[in-house]
Amino acid sequence: MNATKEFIIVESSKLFLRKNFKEVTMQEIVQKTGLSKGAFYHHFKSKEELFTEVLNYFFTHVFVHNYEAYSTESFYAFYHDYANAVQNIGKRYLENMKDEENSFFNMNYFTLIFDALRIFPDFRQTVVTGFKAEIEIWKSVIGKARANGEIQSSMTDEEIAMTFISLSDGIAMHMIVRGIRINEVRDIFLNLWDKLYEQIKV
Amino acid sequence: MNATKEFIIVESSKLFLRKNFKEVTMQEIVQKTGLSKGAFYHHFKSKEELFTEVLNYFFTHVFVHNYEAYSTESFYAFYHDYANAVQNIGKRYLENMKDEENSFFNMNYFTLIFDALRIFPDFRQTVVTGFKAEIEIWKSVIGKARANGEIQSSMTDEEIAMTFISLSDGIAMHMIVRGIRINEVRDIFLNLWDKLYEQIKV
DNA sequence: CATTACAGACCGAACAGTCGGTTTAAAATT
DNA sequence: AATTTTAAACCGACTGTTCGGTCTGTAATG
Repeated sequence: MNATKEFIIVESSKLFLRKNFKEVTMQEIVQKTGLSKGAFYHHFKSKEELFTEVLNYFFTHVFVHNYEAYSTESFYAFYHDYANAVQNIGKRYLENMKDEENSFFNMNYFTLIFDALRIFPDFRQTVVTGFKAEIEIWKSVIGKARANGEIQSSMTDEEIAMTFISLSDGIAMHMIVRGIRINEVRDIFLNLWDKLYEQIKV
Repeated sequence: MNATKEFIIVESSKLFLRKNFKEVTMQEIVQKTGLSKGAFYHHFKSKEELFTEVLNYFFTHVFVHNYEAYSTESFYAFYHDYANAVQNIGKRYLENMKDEENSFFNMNYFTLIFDALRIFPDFRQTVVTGFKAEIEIWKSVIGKARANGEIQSSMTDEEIAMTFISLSDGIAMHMIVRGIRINEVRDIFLNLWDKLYEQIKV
C-alpha cells in the first residue's frame, strides 16, 4: 500500500478514537495529516472509504488477538495469556492518543463496532464471524482442559467460553464508562476469572 | 410538563434509537413530530436540550429497574426477578420501534451512554452513580443470602455482584451485535446465571 | 386582547466532495 | 548529458447542499 495512504489511515484513525464517523470532519482529517483535500481525494474516493480502511486497520493491528501465541497447555495458562494480551491491546490503543492534548478516549472497541454497523450493515457478518471464531478457540481449549482432568463443570464448553469472554467485555465496558485507567481493567476481570476458575478446577 | 413537549420527546426518542445525536437531524425531528421548526424551538432551546430530555426519558422510563418490586427473599429469586425485568425493558425498547419500517435497532443502552458521554461529559457522573447504586443493591442481597446460608463462595459480595451484572451486560452486547432477538437475550444470560448460582449455592 | 402555540420562509455556517491547475520526479527522447 | 514528455501527487478555492437555529407573522386560547 502507498505510504501516504497508509499515513492518512493511521493519522485519521486517531480521530476516530475520539469521535464517531459523523463527528469527524474532512477538515480535521486534512489538518491532522497536513495534506490538502485534493491530496486526500486522490487517495480515497470518499470519507466512508477511509473509514472502512480505518476499521480494517483497527481490527487487524490494534484490537486483535494473536491466539497462536497463547499457551494451550492448560485453560489456566490460556486465559492468563489472553488477559495479558488484552493489556497489550490497551497499550496499543493508548499509543494512538499520545499526541493529543486531552488523552481521554471517547470511542472504544464497542462504540466503533456499533458505529460501523450503522454505516456498513454488511460489517455485521464480519464481526459475527470473528466472534464465532474466537468462541471456537476458547471452546477447544476448554474441551481439552476438561478431557485432561484440569477442570470439571456442569456447564458446556460453549457456556464456559461465553461466560469468560462476555464477563471480560462487560467489565471492560463498565470500566470504560467509569473512566478507569485501561491498564487496570485487566486486573479486575482477571481476578474474577481466577475466582470462576477456582470453582471449576478439579 | 407540557403535552406537546412530552410528545416531541417521546417521538424523537424513537429517532435516537436508530441514529446517534449527530445523525438525527432537525428536519427528521420536525417531520417525525409533524410540527414545524418554530414549534420545536418554542419548546426547546436547542437540539442538545432535546437530547438531554430524551436521555432522561430513556433512563427513567425505558432502561430502568424497579428494584423495590424484586424479591429479596433469596438471591435466586432476586436475580430471576431482575432477569424478567430485563425482558420487560426489552419489550419497552421494542415498543418504541413498532411504527418504523425497518425495525432494526442500531442504537442501544450502551451506544446511547457513550454517545451521551461524548456530548455531555458531566453525564458520566450520573451514569457512574447509577452503576454504583445498582451494585450496592446487589451486594446487599448477596450479603443477606450469604448470611442466610443460601450461598457460599470465596468471592466477595462485590465480586459476585460485578460478575453477574457484567456478565449479563457482556452477553447483551454480544447478542445485539449478532442481531439476535431481544427477548432471547434474557434466556441466554439467565441460563449462565443459574449455572454460576449452582456453584455458589450451599 | 394578551399570551401562548405554532408555521414556514429564511439565515449564515459547515459539510463532503469537485475541479482546474501546479509541483515533482521519473521515464523517454534527442 | 540535456531536454522533453508523462503521470502521479498534491493544492486550495469553489460548489451545491444540508445543517442547526432565527425571525416574523398568524392562529388558537383563555
